Amino acid sequence: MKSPRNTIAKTEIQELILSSKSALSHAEIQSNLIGLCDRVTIYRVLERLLEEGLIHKTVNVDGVVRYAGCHSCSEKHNHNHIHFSCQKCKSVTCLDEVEPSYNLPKNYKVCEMNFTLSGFCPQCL
Amino acid sequence: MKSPRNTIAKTEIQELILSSKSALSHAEIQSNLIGLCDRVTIYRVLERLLEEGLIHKTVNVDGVVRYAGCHSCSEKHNHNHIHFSCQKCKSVTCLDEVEPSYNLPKNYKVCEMNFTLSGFCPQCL
DNA sequence: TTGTAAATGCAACATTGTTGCGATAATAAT
DNA sequence: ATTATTATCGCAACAATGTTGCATTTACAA
Repeated sequence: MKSPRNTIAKTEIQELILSSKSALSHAEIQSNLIGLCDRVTIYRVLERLLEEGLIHKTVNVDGVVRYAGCHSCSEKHNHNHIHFSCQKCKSVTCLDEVEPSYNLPKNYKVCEMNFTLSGFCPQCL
Repeated sequence: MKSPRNTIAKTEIQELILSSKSALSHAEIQSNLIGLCDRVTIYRVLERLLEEGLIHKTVNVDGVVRYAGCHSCSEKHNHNHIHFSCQKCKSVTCLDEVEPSYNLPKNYKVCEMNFTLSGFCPQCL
């Protein structure tokens, strides 16, 4: 059994993501924490934070992976909410309260969902 | 005004995508059409096919971009359907008939959507 | 204080996607 | 059929993103 450790890199990255209003990409995290640690370490920390359920991951329409804090899932840990990607300000935000509904055909087992809408956010409309 | 041309590369790639039951990534297209054309050409052909509305694009949870033919959008050209990504057989399929519903907060303008569920497909369940 | 293994830095590599430019070839015009 | 136009292609070079191996560092438990 491996026990996770609290390191400076992990703490900083975690705080950055949790305090951010929008989801952050690896590149954005890196440029926000210059000198903190290696590029590779960021990838590894993100992996750990995901495993520990402290953050979640979302993929944009353009293929950019971003990470956001887990706010609305203190008890039940699910991320069945929509993400909105603004084409103008480029921000990706969690619409925590919006859960989509759909009727899947039989015999599909869903483990994970990734739902991103893109367009213009209220600030840019 | 530029007029598109029908080339061997375009025709082959188009046929491959349209005849495929699952969405294909750039890498998959490349390995299916070895010797047909350059890597870069595939990217450019895909770009053109997208512009012409002959195919559509979907991004998987892991960030892999795939392309699928436009089947159910002969008149109205929309792609508001769900994609299913199987974690076992790795196939990504269009669930053309499944359109999700959701209640977006005011002042959001949606231009595009990307909705991918991942889990196990009927064949792998 | 010490032992351990989790975490890091670094180098090297793999994959994916983009750009510029000269050469090729599809199509329209002659 | 021949020619002119220019869309498309191949190639090289580059950029961005992500992964792996390994020696070193360091958090934390004993």
